[in-house]
Amino acid sequence: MSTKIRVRFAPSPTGPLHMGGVRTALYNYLFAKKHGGDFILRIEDTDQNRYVPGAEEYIIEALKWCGIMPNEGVGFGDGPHAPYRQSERKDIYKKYADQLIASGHAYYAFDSEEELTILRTEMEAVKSSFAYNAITRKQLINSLTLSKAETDKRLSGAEHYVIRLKVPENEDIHVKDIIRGDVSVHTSQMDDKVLFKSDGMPTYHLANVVDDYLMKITHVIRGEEWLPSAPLHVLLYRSFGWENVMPQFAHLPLLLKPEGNGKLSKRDGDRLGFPVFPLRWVDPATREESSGYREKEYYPEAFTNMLALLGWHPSGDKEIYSMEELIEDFSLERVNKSGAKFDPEKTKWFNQHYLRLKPDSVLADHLKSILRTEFNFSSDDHRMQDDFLLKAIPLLKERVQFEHEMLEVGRYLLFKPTEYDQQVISKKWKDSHAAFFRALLNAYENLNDFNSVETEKVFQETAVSNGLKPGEVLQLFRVFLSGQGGGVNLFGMAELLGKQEVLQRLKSAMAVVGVELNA
RNA sequence: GGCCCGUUCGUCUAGGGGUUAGGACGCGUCCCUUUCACGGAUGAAACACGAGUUCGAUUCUCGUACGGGCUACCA
Repeated sequence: MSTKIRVRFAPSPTGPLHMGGVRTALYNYLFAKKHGGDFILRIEDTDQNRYVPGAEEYIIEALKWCGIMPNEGVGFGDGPHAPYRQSERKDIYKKYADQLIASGHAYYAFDSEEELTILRTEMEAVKSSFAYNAITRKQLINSLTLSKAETDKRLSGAEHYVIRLKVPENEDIHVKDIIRGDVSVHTSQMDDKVLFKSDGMPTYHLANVVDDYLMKITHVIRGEEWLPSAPLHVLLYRSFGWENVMPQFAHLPLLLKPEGNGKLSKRDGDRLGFPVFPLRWVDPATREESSGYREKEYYPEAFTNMLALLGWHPSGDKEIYSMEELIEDFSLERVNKSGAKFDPEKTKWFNQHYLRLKPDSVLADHLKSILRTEFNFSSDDHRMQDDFLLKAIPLLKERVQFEHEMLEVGRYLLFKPTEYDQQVISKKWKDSHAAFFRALLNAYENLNDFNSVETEKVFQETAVSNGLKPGEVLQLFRVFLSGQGGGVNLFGMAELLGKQEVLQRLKSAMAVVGVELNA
């Protein structure tokens, strides 16, 4: 009998989700969809001190932007296992912690944080380290060393306590990881982790295991930073007697920063010139702003395509993947073991690729709204008409990686040049060319079908009849029309600008260069 | 420090006991083009090191080095 695949993405709302988190969500989503399973969003907000307002909304919006849609969860209509916010499940965890106490797998500990900190610093001073474990717990203040009466007294009083897992002595704990194979850790290396905090909230370890069990999670797919605590989680499943329904684990390689070493951190992005966040984020406390892929005009499909390939790769050479194709081809077995350095350049290339795939009409609509909001063009401006934009876009879209670059690259299509590239003019201009441009002006004035084919034909004929090779005057013509020596297809530009505009620009340029129009 | 994980071109990676070690981004050159871009062609560029197993290791094993992660009443 096969049980339904159920996976979860379980971020903690301590700030914006960064791209590593998005990738984890993506892999969970792909895996679930591939197997016809469920993908759940659970908010792990058991640490109330680290709660950041807006972070949860950010996570939800980011997933939506990426097209990573949970079946159940906070912000996505909940579901049969609601609530999906751990702070709202508070009562559940105490019960399970008590169950562990009753079965002897956990115990109460009364040591204060201060006392433990002192122990830690003392041990560090002698280049050692302190762990609350099978050895040290015998000397500390807990229900193992205290009498039953004393323990009860402390529990019923106002004294703060935590519940710790009683890690067994001298045993190897094995974690079967889909990506890494068998990973084992000896219990002497583990410590008696706190499961239940003195503020009445569970720690991640308890909450995560209890919720995964309750929500019938079959596969835990998360970042490699969790690998060291995986044995603890295995121990927890065993202590609860849930080993037979324990999820399978897959620990994903980390995303590394492009330069130097270390994992990609929230601080790297804008420092190195690329966003680390899917969406822009303004820190509510400091007002510090971090850029986002969405606002930088990356397409979500480019972003997710790039992310999917950072740590996973199909057996072939295919690199352009739609979400549907990713779902089709994805498998955890083909996720790499080693960390992947993020490459901002390749991300731009993906964007360029997807931009070319956009229908011109879609790009035209986007441009239109930018022209309206940023350039204050009115709706009846001829440059706002489809007629104009649908001709301009094919000239521009092959030359840019982002939509806004079309306006930078093609500025001269919108506005008359105010100055002319002097380098080109002084290099190419000869007084003898004046006659040619006068003739060209005249020929264009008499041309009725002012399209790219005709304008080019006329241009060439005029050049030849003036004893010139077209190439001698072509770049000058370009500078006269656009002000610059390079740019979009010249006669395509002429057609786009239209007869009147071309004649006007030509006249203005000739006046600047000093050609007598009527000579 | 301890524990755990990893290591193929600069980067993402394919491959896998015998290969001219393949692709993509980026970079160089050439072609196309009046220019730029696109496109096409092409070039430079990698199996961390040392042992072992083997007729043969980049591939398997072990060590070393290097990199990373974890080491909280954070997740």
